[in-house]
Formats: sequence, structure tokens, C-alpha cells
Amino acid sequence: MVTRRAVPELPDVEGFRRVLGEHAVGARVRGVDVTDTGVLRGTTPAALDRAVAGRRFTEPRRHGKWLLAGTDGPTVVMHFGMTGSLLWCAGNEPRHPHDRVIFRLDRGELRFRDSRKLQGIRLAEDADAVHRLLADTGPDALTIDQREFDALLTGARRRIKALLTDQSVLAGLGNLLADELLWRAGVHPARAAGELTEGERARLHAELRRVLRAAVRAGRVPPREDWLTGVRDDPNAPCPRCGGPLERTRTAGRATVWCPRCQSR
DNA sequence: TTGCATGTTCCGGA
DNA sequence: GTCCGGAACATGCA
Repeated sequence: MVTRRAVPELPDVEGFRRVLGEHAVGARVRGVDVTDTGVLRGTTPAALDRAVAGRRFTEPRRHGKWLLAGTDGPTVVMHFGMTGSLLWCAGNEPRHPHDRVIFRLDRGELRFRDSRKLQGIRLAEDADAVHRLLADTGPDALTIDQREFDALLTGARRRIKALLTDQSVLAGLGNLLADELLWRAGVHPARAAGELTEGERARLHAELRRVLRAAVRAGRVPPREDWLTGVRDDPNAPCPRCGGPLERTRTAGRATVWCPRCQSR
């Protein structure tokens, strides 16, 4: 099996939320160190430090791939792009070269680590500002029910995979998870979303719940060989379900993997 | 050295 | 308005 460092999708961000929840809630922020301003969006090192120093983190929330790290003042809003992560360091572990923003707390440090800096950290002064940041984001994929899910698909002419990964429609799924769900539900990625049958929509929604719950428990998309995700990096891997050859295409610059036997058009 | 990467945004064209 | 593909962002890796 070929594995690669996980790109953060909803389950990974849920894992980061747990890190923050377990270690930082209630702790006072002594200060914020910014080692690379390239991850700050719409704020500056001085403004960030001024805004959160002396504040205490409250219970963090997540919406899609966004992590909302609230304090008793403003909210620190994090997005991890393709390479970001959030770590807790209790001791004096040396800082990693990609630790871009460090929140120094009473009993340790919360580190925003990110090599590519495709996204980063924003500051929202109040609930309205958080709301505005998430205004173009669809419902969270972890909690959406069947009826809401059906409503998203009804009448849509675009391809189902494009719809599932569009954060303004449904928040949280990335390229990997979308392929996984479609493969499990037996739905071809290029099908028009609005043309899925009721049964197909139900299967897709059931797999959405199943896959996300398992992945959230693991804090990542688990690299299991009975999942499509676990084998997709191997160019010669057969379909884990039927053993047939997998197909690969590229849509809008993104790799798409599916099984032509299990996912008919 | 070159091409590729699981995210997001913007732009042009059909 | 809808949908799609491509490029850009900045960096590491095979």
C-alpha cells in the first residue's frame, strides 16, 4: 500500500478540533508568535497577538473544513488548505520549520503547522464576523440528514462529484472522500446529480454517514485496504470490492478514481 | 529536473 | 445564470 500524508478534509479538521478541545479550552493565551506572515489572512502578527493575548479559549466548533477557535473575545478561524495541521506541544519540543503560528498557553503550545500556506488563519471579532466568513458555505456534511441531502441534489445538472466537493453546496468533503462515497454507493462520478434515483440518493447519504463517522473516529480518512482510499495511490491496485481494474481520469485538475464495474453510468 | 499533490479562488468560454 | 477547465497560490516529494 502506498500512503501519503493526509490532506485535511472534514475528519482531519474534526481531529484538530479535538486537539484544541482537549488541551486548550479554558487555558489563557500568553501570547502569539508568528514565524511566517504568509498564513495570516486579513490580520497581522501584532493585531492577532493583541486580539487574543490574555483571552481564554472556549469550546471549539467546526463547520466543514473550517475550525472556529473561539475565545472569550474574538474567534480565531482556521483553514488548513492541503498541508495544514494543528498540534499540541506540552513540553519544549523544538519548533518545526513549518510551525507558522504558535499560541503560547499556560501549560503548552498550540501550533498551526503548514508547509504550503494555501490557506491560513483569520480573525473574526464577533459572531457576525464568523457568520460572514461562512456565508458561502453549505451545510456540514457530518450532520446533514437525508431530506436536506436530497434537496441539494434535486434539479442539479452538474456532475455528482463536482457537487459533492463544492463547499458552497455541502461543507467538508474533499476529492478523496467524494470518490470514496461514490464508489461505495455504486454511483458513477460523472452522473448528473439531479438524475440520481431515490435509491441512489439514499445509498449515497447512507455511505456519507458511514464513511464520515468512521473517519471522524480515526481523525483522518483511514488507510484501509478495503476502502478505495486505501488503494488509490497504487496505480495497479484492483477494485477492493470486485477485483476489477480501476479507472482514472482527471476532472478540473483533480484525480478521480472509480470502478467501471461497480459504478455504472 | 520535472511533474504532481486529497484545497480554494478567480477567470474565460461554452 | 450554469457549468466546466485551467491557472494561480507556495512548497515538498518522487
